[in-house]
Amino acid sequence: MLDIKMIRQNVDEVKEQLGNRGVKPEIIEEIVAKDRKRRDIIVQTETLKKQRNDVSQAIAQLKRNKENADAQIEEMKKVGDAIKAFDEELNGLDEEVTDMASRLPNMPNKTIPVGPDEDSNVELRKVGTPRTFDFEPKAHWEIGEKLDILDFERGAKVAGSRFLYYKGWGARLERALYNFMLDEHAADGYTEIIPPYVVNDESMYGTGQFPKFKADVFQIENENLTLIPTAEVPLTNYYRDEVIPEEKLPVYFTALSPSFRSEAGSAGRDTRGLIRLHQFNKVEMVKYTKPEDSYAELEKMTNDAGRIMEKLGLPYHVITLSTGDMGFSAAMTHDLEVWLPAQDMYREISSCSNTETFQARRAHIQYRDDNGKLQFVHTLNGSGLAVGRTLAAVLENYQNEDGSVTVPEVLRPYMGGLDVIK
RNA sequence: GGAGAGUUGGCAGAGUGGUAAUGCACCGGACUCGAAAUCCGGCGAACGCUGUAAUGGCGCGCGCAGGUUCAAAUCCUGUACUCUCCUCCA
Repeated sequence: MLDIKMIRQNVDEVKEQLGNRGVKPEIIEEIVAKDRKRRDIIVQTETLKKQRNDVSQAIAQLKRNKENADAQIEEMKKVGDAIKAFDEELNGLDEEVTDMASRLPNMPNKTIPVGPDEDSNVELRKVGTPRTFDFEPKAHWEIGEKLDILDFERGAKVAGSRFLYYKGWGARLERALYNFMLDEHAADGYTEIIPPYVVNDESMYGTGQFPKFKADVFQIENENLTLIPTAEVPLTNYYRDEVIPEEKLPVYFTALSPSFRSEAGSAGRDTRGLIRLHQFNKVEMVKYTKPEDSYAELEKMTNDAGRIMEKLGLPYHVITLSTGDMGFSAAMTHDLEVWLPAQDMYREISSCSNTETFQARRAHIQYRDDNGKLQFVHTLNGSGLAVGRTLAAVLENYQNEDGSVTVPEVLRPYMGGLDVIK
């Protein structure tokens, strides 16, 4: 959520910056106009309320003296009606302004590339060299089905398309990966969390999924509960409506959770394999920081995600998303993309973002600065990593010509010492 | 799922129709060589509107949302959460 005061005072800058994210300037103008009207009404209604308070005191005094107050009471009936009318109009406007403002994306950091879509993203660095194959590398779903460790058909039968069964060494490999990731993050100072996998609407609002992106999630019918699309939601809402003691900052959380996404609007894209599912495991990292530290913490978090791939021996690159490609809540995002040999391209496996105060404002997460003043924290989130996509990358990058898959060195302790899945 | 109790400032805790006591904590001052104790004063929180050269003014505010009333912490309705008992259960 952007600060309405900030919008009011920087109309042109907001128009320009959000214009880079595809927001029409008329929307900003409408918000500002409604806000102007809203404040006019506040002045009027508060003047009347002051009058009501004063006269009510006088009425109380008269009654105590056993004097007649009928005239004043009659007068206040009219004032009360007027207040009610103003308040109703005010509530309507409040709702409109808040609703419109809550649908505005975050202001992008000024250093990130401006552009309409992913073509304007900028590569920061490449890490590792894609292996050269002396045979045609197979797609991970082929490898997985052949080894009988991934079963998409039965997933579709029992749940639907974009669901699957992991089986045998496939299930074990998934478990090895996320245990490895959690152990690494714990060593880097993240506190491990097992969060709720469903959350209420307030939480979805707090991190920015609601109200705009309800179509992207699964909700429990007749309940105020949504299956989490990412552990970012419960991890960031942990401190919702709280003041974090300053000495606790920065806070580092990590959690493994399933992520549930309806994938509305992605029909026909990535229909095979582990890339785009309705349910997938993800290890998430979340940080709460002081404003002055957040960008350094974003770099650290990005490196924490990258190091997982380095230890797994997976080639990847890091890109900075352009204004047009960034997620709703982010001020800056680094994506990490892993090399998938069968697709002959890098695919997103992690996304690390600094939302600055955008989520903190929505979720009311604050701390007290040195002057004792309440300030919004900065919140960051990043995948470390998407487990299913990591498993896909392991299968493809570590496949052998005979269809077997070599187990990356660092995972063998998690796989009972197994070195090849065949 | 059923029954009951509760929710007030950082904490404790009064207040059943007239606009939020009090204590602790906190801040300033006095006393003291200094501190403690004591005394005096202040502050109670966020948020919103407004505004001065500036201290400010006002609204709001008693879990949340409505309602009744000239006036609501107080009465009514709904709802969330916590605790206790019953029921159920891994």
